[in-house]
Amino acid sequence: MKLIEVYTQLFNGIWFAIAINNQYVEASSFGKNQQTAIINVLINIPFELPFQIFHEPTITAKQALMHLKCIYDGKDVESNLSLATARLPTYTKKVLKATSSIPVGYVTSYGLIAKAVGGGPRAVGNIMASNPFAPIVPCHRVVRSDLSLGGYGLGLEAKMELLKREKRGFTSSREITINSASLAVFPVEHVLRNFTTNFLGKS
DNA sequence: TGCAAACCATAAC
DNA sequence: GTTATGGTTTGCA
Repeated sequence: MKLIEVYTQLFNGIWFAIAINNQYVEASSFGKNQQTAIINVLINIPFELPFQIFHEPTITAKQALMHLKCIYDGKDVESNLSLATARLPTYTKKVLKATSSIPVGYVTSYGLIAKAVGGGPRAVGNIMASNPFAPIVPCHRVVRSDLSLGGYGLGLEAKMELLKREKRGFTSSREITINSASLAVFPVEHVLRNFTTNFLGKS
């Protein structure tokens, strides 16, 4: 059995980590320090699989890590990384796929995803909470139905930071299509406005 | 606003 | 099989 390779890299004060298994990304994460980035990746790789942590990323690993950084920066990059989703439950795959199709600059809610793919809001929330592929699968673009932030595994501050960088100036909501179902998405600005009125300018 | 109840796939026993 | 667990939502006072 092949070893899962774990790599880390520091970009602009943020540590990024990725676990690679035979070209497939098993898990990815980021954090303020190297240790938490590594831990967040390790908790998402299957318990029975052996892994090794490398100090110097290979060329391909470095490219993958750079890709993470681009996403973190809010750039609209298309992912050429293959995610190891094979062993995940069918429903989980459906939810992650739906989440992946939320465009940069928009957000949607747990409940609306549930309506689009079936199931309930809390089930969707649970899957977001255990998303192994942050920020590749943009679970930070999923918020509460009232457009308040909701939660985030890597900290609400990080969720906020990501969303701020994804502002595109969109003003109206739109619909995207997921397997013949439609999903409404809203400009990320709505969340940010909501956030400031809730926490700063309440009067 | 705030609280209670319904919601639903997973993981853990 | 059963239970516990939420990054939720909705209705009602």
